[in-house]
Amino acid sequence: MGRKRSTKPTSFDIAYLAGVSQPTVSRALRGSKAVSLATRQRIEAIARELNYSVDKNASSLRSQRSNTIALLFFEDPTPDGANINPFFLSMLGSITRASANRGLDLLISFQKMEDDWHVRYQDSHRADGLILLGYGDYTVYESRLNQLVKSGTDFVRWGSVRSDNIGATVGSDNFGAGRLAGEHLLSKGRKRIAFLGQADEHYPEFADRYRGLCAALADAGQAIDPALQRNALSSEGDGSAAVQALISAGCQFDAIFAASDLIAIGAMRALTEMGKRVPQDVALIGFDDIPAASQTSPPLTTISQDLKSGGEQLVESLLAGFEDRTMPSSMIPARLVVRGSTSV
Amino acid sequence: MGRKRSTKPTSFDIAYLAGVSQPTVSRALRGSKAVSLATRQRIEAIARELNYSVDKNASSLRSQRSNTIALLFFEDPTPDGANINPFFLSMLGSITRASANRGLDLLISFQKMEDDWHVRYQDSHRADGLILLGYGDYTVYESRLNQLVKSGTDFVRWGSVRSDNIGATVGSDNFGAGRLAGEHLLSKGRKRIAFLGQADEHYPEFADRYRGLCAALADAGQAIDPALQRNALSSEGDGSAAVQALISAGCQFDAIFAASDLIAIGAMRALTEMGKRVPQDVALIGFDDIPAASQTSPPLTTISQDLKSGGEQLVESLLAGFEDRTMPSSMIPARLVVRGSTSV
DNA sequence: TACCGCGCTCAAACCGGTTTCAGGAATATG
DNA sequence: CATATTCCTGAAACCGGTTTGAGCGCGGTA
Repeated sequence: MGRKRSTKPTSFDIAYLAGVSQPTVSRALRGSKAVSLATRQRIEAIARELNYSVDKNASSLRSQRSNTIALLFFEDPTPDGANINPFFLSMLGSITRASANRGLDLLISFQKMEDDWHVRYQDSHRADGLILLGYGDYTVYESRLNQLVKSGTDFVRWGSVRSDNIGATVGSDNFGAGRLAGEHLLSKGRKRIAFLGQADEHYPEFADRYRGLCAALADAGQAIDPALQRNALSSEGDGSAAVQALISAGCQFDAIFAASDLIAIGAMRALTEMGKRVPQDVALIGFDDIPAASQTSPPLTTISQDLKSGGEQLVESLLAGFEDRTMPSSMIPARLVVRGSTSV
Repeated sequence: MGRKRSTKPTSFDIAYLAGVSQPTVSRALRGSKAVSLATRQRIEAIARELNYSVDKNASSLRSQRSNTIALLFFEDPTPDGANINPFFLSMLGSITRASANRGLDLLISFQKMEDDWHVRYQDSHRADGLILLGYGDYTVYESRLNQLVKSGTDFVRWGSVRSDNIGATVGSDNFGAGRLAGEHLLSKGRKRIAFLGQADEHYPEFADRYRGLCAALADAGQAIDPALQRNALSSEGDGSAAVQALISAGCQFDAIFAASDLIAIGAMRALTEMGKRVPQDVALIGFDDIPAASQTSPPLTTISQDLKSGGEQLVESLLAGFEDRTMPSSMIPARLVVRGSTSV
């Protein structure tokens, strides 16, 4: 019975059949213009006939390009779970498509902080470049990012776009989005707006959103009450805990801007449990527009990030790096999605 | 200025520094027992010093093993979107972890039916094996699956586990799960249970679920009314359309078993719009336990698939293939998650 | 006719590891 | 002490492409 290793045809086989040398086959199949049309077509026909396909390893080894990018997720230390932040997953879909359109393969991997990811992919020539994806605290990785730069590794990350970032960054206009959220709540007549999410610089995206909110308040001549900012990282548990803390501290508030939908959903649950009506007593707005956001009751008003362009920009930026152009950073506008949780 | 190609150290560099031959370095770093402990430790130290990492391409080329698996998604032709079926995404998370635990890299790719995916990965030695993931209709791919078998490609798919499947399959016990759903509804005193989902053999998983439901009804001596089975593929739109069709056809029913949560969510929306109360008038049960399922109101009773073991089994099966053992298929039990949509 | 340039092809070197095979040293066996 | 084993290491071949440098045939120019 056919042993499973039926030797696959090589470019030498094709060369023999076509009566040319092997390098000519290689050139022809890559569409090099150094091969005459007639020769190329003959070679292509034979290759198709034999079901030939180029050996990726040999090709990458010699050319030193793998046409592959590695997507590294940095997670919040989720318990055990098969549960990934749905926002990242949408991003994944968009990146997948963008790289497929560019003929790039995509390696994906979840990282723990301790890993030697900065070595694993580029140094070993698994991938030509890296996309880094994760909420927040890149300062932890700063030394490794610097190492990447030093070793000449192309990488982009998703996050808060700042001029002093190490390497290229693509991200939403979090500040603008925060302002958008603030203005929307103000337009609904809300005055005391709580913010649920880390506001310190370890979570730059959240901090940007908060600063945007503050800017909107300031523009409207409203006071900013620091007591209304409460930490929450990303889970629903964080969201409801923050709301409970606010209420039991006796804070007065008529609106909440949550830094993520998961936080918002947790907050909504806590509000309901504590007898507050949404949106009558407290208007609520989230961030990310995950699928679950339209399923809450009332449906959640939120900010939608343009992940499609996000993914495309990330890949574009890497491609620029591959071609030795400078890798662009870019900031992508976000959009307000109004639903029931802010308007009756 | 440091040109970005600062030549990376090779195993020859290490060999020179350690005063041994290059193959010895290669063996030492792979932990071959043919190298003495002392020599190995010396080599490892130098390698660490130089930040050396083996070139994946060279290694894969010679050894003919990439230690990489490719995960291929076959999507329902979703419109344009960055939106991926959340169920697949959970599966992705689980597969990612399982392969990382086994030291395997993971390539991912979304496929359209027309693509030559059956050639792209294995033939080119990008990956040692394939995981195929997608609802349903593998019959379309039958010829390609046969080609995979013929070419000796290792692959597993997620889906309906049947003895006559081409290649190994891992999947939930859909029949058992359907019966579970049926029994649960019957225990709540429901008699006329509608099924929303394709029940034909082009969607074997859905068909299994339906047959499970029918078995539960039969066991309880209940009649099966074929008019209560309505097609729905996977989107919310399908779900609400199916409910509208049922109602406008004048069908009487007091429960719905939807073949996926997305369908169930659509159904719930339609029911509410048409003035039916869930669960008082119609009990509703879904399938998959996607995150949104706990956010509906009332929260959705559903069947939870054990994706964690699912991912592990898929990877295990591939590994068996790599080692020339026969690749096991396996059927994984599913679990009923009772929430508000079936009990008051 | 002599010389140059251009288009196409080939032989040889190369990418950086892994695998095979052979041999020397050290230890075991008779 | 001679021979068989075992342990460790190195030289050379190898994986299957890509890249370099040279050569040949041919039309154009002087």
